[in-house]
Amino acid sequence: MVSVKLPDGSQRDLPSGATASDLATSISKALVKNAVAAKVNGEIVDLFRPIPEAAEVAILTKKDDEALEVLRHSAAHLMADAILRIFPKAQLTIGPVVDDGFYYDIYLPDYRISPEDFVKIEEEMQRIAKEGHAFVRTEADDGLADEAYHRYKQIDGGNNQFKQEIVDDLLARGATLSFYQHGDFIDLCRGPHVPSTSFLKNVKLTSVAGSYWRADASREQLQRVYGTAFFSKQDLQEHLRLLEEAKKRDHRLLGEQLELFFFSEDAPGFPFFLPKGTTLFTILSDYMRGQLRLRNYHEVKAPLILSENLWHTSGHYENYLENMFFTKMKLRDEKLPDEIHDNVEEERPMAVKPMNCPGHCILFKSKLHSHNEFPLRYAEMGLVHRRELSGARHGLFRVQAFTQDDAHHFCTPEQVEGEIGMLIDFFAEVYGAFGLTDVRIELSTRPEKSIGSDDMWTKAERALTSALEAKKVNYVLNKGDGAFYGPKIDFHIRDVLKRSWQCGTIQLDFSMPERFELRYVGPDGDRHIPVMLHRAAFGSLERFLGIIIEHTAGRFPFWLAPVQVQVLPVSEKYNDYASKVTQRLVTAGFRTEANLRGDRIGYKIRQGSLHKIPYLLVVGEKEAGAKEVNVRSRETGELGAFSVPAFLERIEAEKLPPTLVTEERSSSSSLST
RNA sequence: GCCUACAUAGCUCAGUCGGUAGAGCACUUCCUUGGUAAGGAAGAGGUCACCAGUUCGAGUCUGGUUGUAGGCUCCA
Repeated sequence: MVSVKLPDGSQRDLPSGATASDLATSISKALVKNAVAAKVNGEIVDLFRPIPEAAEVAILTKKDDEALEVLRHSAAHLMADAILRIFPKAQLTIGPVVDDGFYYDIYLPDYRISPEDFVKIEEEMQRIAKEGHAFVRTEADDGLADEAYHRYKQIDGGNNQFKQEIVDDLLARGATLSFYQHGDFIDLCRGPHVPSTSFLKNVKLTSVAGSYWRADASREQLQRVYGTAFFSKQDLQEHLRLLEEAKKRDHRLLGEQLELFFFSEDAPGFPFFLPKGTTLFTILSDYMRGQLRLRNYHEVKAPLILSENLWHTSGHYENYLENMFFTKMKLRDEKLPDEIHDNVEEERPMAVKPMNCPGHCILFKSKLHSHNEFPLRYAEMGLVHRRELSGARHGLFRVQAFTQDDAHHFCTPEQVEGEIGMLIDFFAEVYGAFGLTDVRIELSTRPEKSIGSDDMWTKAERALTSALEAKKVNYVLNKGDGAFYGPKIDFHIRDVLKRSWQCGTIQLDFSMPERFELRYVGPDGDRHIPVMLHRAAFGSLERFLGIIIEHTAGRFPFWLAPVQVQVLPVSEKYNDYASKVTQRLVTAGFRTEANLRGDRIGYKIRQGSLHKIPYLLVVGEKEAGAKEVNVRSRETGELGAFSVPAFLERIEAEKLPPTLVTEERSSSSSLST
């Protein structure tokens, strides 16, 4: 007999050798139908594996996220099977599950798989799925001599060096080889899998891209075929719909349509901001400046270009060299004026700043500070330049010049925890103002490439941890992912494309104050080294703008919209009245423009709608006579006639970001759930 | 940086077999003076990304460069 404990706490006895499938049968028919895999003592296994004595068992059904991963892993096997049938020369490498699906890396040097091949592969997959083969697990108990291993070796030609490498690694580690077979296909795999290929009817191949064996550019080039799978057709269709929606929301596309920004071949990775994009940018920085004023920050401005020497002091030269822009001169030859000498080193070589901290250190050093001034918070909308690999650039998300809402806190070691607590609330309010609620906090510790003593790192990591614990926020630990000068807390925001972007960051730094020999006078009258805290909420204003564009699909909330109101005269006869109304709204502080062109009203409304302007005001004979405006809202359509003061009152209520309107927001932080 | 693909009017794209370039939108002008998502007409707009090569002839074929996209890597 095996006695199992179920998730609800109840016990159940089963004959020895019983499987999770037997368990499901003993519970209910519905469970049998929906069972996908089982979780035995926290480990996910196949339904048909025997349950050990006294185990805690949970049956995973189609509703569990973990079951979805099992399904997708099985789908990867199915796809590999189909690809081998169509391309017998293909060699399989690895096929893991990723965030929204799975991929399989295929070695097929003589043919390039393209999306046109997807239909064929999908049809083959459908066929295998319909055949309903069971997934059968075999273990090779006697290693390479095992029969299962030989069957497996033959599956893609018998000469698969990639699989051989994996097998060798596994055997070297003393692991047991396990294989999963469905129909004639067999693959090396830890499992688990769904019971049968009949679960795999809702699959879709999504893309194909290049990759390398073991992610090593000097190794073989592989073809990575991506796909996704769901239990139900509806889920698959919803996922595909979201992908389409995400494409439509692409900030690069919307940036062009809404006339916000663009890129030019002459400045790769450096955005050009059009007037409307600049307005948005200014609103972001004004909003942040308001927040900084409330929290006793002092705004400063440090130079863009500083001596190379300074970057040696800060440690950036050693650790960040590849990402920095350096200045070089061009000089005319003294004797031959047509001859120009390139890349002439200056006597004091200069570098463009990739970070603001050294500048702030120099600002700090401009006078002697007392502990009574602490915590001293220097803020800067700092424009930094960083070289990026050409293939890494991506719209506003990855640029080579960007503006950080940067700040540095100088404080005593005792003040660190309080500062971090303040920042956690601060950042929660900022993200909340933009309706960004999917925020993940990560604590990153000492990386391999780092400066500073062991003692310093231990102290710094402890300070961050205790601040997080004190605030009672959930966080993920990221070992070895800190900045080279100190550990950090990162704030990751998930966008509609389900990509996670690091926005906010809080970095503790005991090292830079030492390198720059920063000092303050303590209560004892002696000089001490301050603690320095680097922090940014948006991170990069450019990237944050990109996130906001995708998050809102370009339908910016009223307080952010570059044009808040557009006044549309029905015909040119009412242009004067439209101009007067516009002027009145502009004077009241609203971003308002009039469309005085000779187009018909329907056309003007279409134009205003396409630009996603929150309010369109139609004015004609009626309105001019009654001193009214006819309001059309982007969200709710036609609202009818308003007197100008009544409309002003309405928009006055929408003028501020949500956090500043509802007081209770700041106390109930969305991060502490 | 690596792999693959792409680059034609301001934008989105067509351009067959190698024979000096086309549409829609946008723009300009004119007509229309209008009531909640496209009124009509005319006009202007091109070093076919750039540099070489093949050819009598290149948007089209070949090579290189740059940029862009997707992915890898990097960064964080």
